Amino acid sequence: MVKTKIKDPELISKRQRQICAGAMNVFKNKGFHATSIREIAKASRISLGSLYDYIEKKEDILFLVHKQILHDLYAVLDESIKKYDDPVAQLIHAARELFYSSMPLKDEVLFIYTETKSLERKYLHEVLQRESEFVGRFEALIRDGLAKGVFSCPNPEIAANLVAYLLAVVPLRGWNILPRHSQEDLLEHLLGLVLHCVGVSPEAAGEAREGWQ
Amino acid sequence: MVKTKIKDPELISKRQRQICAGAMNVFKNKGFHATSIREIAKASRISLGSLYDYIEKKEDILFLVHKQILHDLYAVLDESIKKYDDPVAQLIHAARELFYSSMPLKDEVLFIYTETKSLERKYLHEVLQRESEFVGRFEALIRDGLAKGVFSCPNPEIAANLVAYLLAVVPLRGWNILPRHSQEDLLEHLLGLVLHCVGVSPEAAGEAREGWQ
Amino acid sequence: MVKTKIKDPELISKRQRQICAGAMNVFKNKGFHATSIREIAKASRISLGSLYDYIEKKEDILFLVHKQILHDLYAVLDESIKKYDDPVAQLIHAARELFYSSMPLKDEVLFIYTETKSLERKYLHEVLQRESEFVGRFEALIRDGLAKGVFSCPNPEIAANLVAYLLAVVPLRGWNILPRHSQEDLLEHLLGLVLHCVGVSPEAAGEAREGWQ
Amino acid sequence: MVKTKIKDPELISKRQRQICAGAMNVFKNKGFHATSIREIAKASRISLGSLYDYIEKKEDILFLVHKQILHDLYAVLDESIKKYDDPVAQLIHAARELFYSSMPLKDEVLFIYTETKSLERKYLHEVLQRESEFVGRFEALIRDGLAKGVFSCPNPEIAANLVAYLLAVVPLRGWNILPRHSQEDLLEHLLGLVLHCVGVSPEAAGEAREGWQ
DNA sequence: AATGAATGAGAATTCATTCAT
DNA sequence: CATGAATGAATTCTCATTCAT
Repeated sequence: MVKTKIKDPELISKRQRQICAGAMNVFKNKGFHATSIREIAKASRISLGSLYDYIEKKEDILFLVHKQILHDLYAVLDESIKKYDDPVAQLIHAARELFYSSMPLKDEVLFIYTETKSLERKYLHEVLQRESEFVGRFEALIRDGLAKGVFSCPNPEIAANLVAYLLAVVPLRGWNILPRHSQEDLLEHLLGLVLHCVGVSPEAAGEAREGWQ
Repeated sequence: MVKTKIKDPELISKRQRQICAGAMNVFKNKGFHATSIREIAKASRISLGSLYDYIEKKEDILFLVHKQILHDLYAVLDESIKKYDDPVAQLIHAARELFYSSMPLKDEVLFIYTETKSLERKYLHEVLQRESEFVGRFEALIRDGLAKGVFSCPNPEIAANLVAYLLAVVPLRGWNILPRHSQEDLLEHLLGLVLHCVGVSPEAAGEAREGWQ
Repeated sequence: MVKTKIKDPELISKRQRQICAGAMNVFKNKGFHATSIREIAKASRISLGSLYDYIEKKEDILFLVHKQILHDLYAVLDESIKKYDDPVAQLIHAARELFYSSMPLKDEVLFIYTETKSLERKYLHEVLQRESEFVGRFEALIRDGLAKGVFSCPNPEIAANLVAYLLAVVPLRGWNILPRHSQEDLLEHLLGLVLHCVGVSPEAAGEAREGWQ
Repeated sequence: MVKTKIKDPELISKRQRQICAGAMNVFKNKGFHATSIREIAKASRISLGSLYDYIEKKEDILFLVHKQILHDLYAVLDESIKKYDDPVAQLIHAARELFYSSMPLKDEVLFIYTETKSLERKYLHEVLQRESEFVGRFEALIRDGLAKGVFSCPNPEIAANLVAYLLAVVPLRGWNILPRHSQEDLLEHLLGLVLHCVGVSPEAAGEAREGWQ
């Protein structure tokens, strides 16, 4: 997807990961626009010339970073879903995992939300596609719960979007909540909303929680 | 707050509004960093030199825009709260108004969420203060409902934050929901969550809705 | 010489003195180029618009300042010459007066030396003429001493130039001498050189000094 | 001392000399402030971008030029002192050499005198140090002569300052002397003053002169 | 494949000067 | 006569990108 001057595919992906890691470190502090290519090269421990052997334009780096962050989030989500069979347990568990993952990934998630519009059309499409697939994971989970009769909600797609959105509250609004409230209190509130979203009966929810708490 | 070279205060606020309006128009498409001062001047129909008579640095414009958008959102919120006495009705009505207002203000709200971190310390404090006061409006409303016994929730401040956050879903995630679902369906879902947030009994909610639907 | 938009000649010279005084104050710290017209206007307590009623271009101010400083130096010189009849006493006295005057006028004299080349041709000529007349005062004094047989030097014009130059040592090199040596020691050295310049016999010099010390 | 983006130290000093030479050419006519960076780049035959690879700020160029000029003056001075053993001969010879060197270096020396105050604190200190060391060379020479009994003056440091100052008369006041008098006449006068400064007996001076004239 | 020097377009900002009131 | 708002050309400096080695 990103055009390079190098042939060896292994080298390409190794160096691109290197660039990603370096770039993310500087993006956190200064954002995409305010960071110069020189700084990215230095942070990646790659020379300016070599950097341009592995990308074409500065924007390519933004895309690589985006891809990497979404990849990490997917990993968290898939990992936690596959640990349970029961949709209610899956949902609660996944929500909890994502919530706690979004603490260290706070900057990255915020980055996704804030710098997506800087991507050019070519990449924007693919990134939004991926983000939408992320929501798709939740939608599948919800549909599964509906089929099994443990969820009840009229519109699984809207519900999935809202669940995914709710779980991003820490990166986006954490600054106004977490200084004065515990993570646990916030998570409790969020889980309540998430379960309400998919229409779990309180009893079912209680059971599922007991099972693993 | 923003240092100018002009003495006439009326002229200052007139021109700063003019600059705000122009800047917002170009920021929508390109964001703050990617927009040059020249473009802002052109969009504001002010000469480059005059522009700098009304601000000190480019960042001042970001602050002015922030202030303006928050001002508009406050106006919507206060207006709609004032129309009712019953907290349930107030909440439902305010949520609905904000939801529909955030359609045309979509870009502005997204801007607030995405470009806040570009503000320098001096302004950041004031802007976050204002945003936090916005949440404060909801908190006051919720506490009123609690006092009157129509709401029931353990943590009004978290609830207020989540309510405010939920109502920003259109600017932040609308692109993934609205192409395939109606505004009404989304609003319905949101209202459900909002009411759940503050612990309104379904009957009370039903009554309040009937009263004005 | 400086073109104005105002008719009343008294007002012109009053305002131009005002501008001079203000300008000199800011020039001392920042020099001519680094000082903006706005700063000059503020320092002169004249509005930007009015300022341009009394001058045509920024450079005019430089010329006015030059003229003023030279005027002050002339005053010191003429004043001290006319107090004595004996050329030796005149020379010693004038040198001493100029030396001590150049302490408070240090910045102004340095300014003359450093910013003369910023004057445009039209003014440069007049300014150099005046500076040269300043030297002329000394030349006349020396020629008078030669005629009276108390001085003896082959080239009065060179001598006059050197005398005038020597007396500017404080503004130009004071920073390297005065921190470690007294004014009196420096003056003593200078007077020795000045008298040598014009070929005063030590005895004559001694007599003249005794007369007024 | 001057921060660069380039690693190769040889290239750095080569290019900085190139910049110096170019800058001095344009500074001569217009001075430091009135010369734009673009003009300097053009005169140095370096692209604007590259120029900024070898300096950080415009002021760095001023410092480089200062350093270069002082370096050249040192070379002249040291060279000529080294040629003789006798302090009287050294002094006369050095003065003569500096006098004639300051003809082609006229603009440069004037530049030193007039633009030193434009240097920022960081550089100012170093430059004044160097200028003061220049005077120090003369001071050492004078102290040597005192030790050997051929000079007689109460304050060698003041004398050294005055000697150095006298030898700068061409750049600073040459415009008023040289159009009407020969270099030789002026030099003769100056040498008389210089020797008087350090208290050489006329006979000793005569001898030393005869030796090499 | 890697390096780092070179480039010039474009960014923010300043400022002398003009002009309407 | 006085005021201060308006203008845009010019300034310093940055940065993505290319290219020779």
